[in-house]
Amino acid sequence: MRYEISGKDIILYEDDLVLDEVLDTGQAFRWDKTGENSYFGHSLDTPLKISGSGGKFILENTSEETFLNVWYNYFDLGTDYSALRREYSKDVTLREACRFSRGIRLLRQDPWEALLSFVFSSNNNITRIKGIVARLAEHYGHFPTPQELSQETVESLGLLRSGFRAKYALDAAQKVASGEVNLENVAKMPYIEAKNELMRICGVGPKVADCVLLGGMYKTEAFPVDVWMRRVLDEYYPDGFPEEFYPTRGIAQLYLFNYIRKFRG
DNA sequence: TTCCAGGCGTATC
DNA sequence: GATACGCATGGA
Repeated sequence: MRYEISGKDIILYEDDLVLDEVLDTGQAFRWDKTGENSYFGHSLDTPLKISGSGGKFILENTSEETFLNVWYNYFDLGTDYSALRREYSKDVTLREACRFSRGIRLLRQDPWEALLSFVFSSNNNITRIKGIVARLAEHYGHFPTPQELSQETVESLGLLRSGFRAKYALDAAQKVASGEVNLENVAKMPYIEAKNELMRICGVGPKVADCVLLGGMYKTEAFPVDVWMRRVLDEYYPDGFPEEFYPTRGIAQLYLFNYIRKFRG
């Protein structure tokens, strides 16, 4: 990874990045594709237009300070994904998955943003999740804080058209706003403990908790298993997922998830 | 019309 | 602890 400043833009050079594989595969739900290899979206309330391919990207109208404070972390630019893929390639299935999508990265999102987004993901599809989150941010004019959201009711959240998940979003907001679930503390807890803590929220089960831990708290041992990953595990890992990858199995899961979905879906 | 979508809570055994 | 079922909404 290296970058340079070009007027109001940042030019980013990173070989292990493909925007479609990172921003449009259900890791984060706040990005809209605005053209070929071009996206507009937010991390909380920081907007970004990013475009590029082939290892060269333009982050438009972004200061170096914002790049280093927000986007460097968000795109996990401090991690060597080539090294990770070499490690994963010791496994036959993972080698294929890594070869299939070389531009995968873990998006390191804000914990609250990830929690709320994945609460809405339950028994839902990516298009609708994005719609719900977009209406939420549109309604407030920014991404709501837990305090703001906790003032709502199931009825007032009807405008989101989020169905039965509205009460889950409210419970998440109330527990976080009241401090009953402290996301900063949860992020510091060991994986298992943190997962149990998140599952105290109504609407947060094992899968959503793992997504929040992985995407929102960078617990790379969190391993979300949905219907797609269930198929991968049953078919390719009948004896269990290799223990040697445990510390970063969540990132391995990103490659496998993307592989099975594009291949089968 | 019916089925399904990056699940979860509840009831029941 | 395992398994069955309902759940809001909307696209295919």
